[in-house]
Amino acid sequence: LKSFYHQVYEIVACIPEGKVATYGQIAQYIGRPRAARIVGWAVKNAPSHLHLPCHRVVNRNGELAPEHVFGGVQIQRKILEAEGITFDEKGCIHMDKHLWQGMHYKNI
DNA sequence: CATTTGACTTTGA
DNA sequence: TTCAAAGCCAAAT
Repeated sequence: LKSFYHQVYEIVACIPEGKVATYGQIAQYIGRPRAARIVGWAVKNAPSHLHLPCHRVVNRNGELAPEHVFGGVQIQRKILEAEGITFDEKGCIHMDKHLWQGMHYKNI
């Protein structure tokens, strides 16, 4: 059985362009619905050579990562907007439109 | 082995 | 509606 870490990587790698996933959602897919924090931790420590789309992982409110990540929220936001993701007036992602709901990766 | 650390989530006031 | 506090748990130290 692969480590929790590795499973997070597998799933993040499956998030399609123009969609986002939440930490809790990923944790659920792995089978640890209360492990949202660990998902954040895993993504934070993701080896760069995996080239994961970690900018597509946000919290459940559709808020972006803290300032110190991605060189600031403005940077992350530009990346996401370039993929077709839209934001509301508060700077949160329109989760109802962009939340990734098609999870069909197979057996990690 | 015990403790700390979070890019989180839920709950209750 | 907003906010603080309390759970959460795999890795790292």
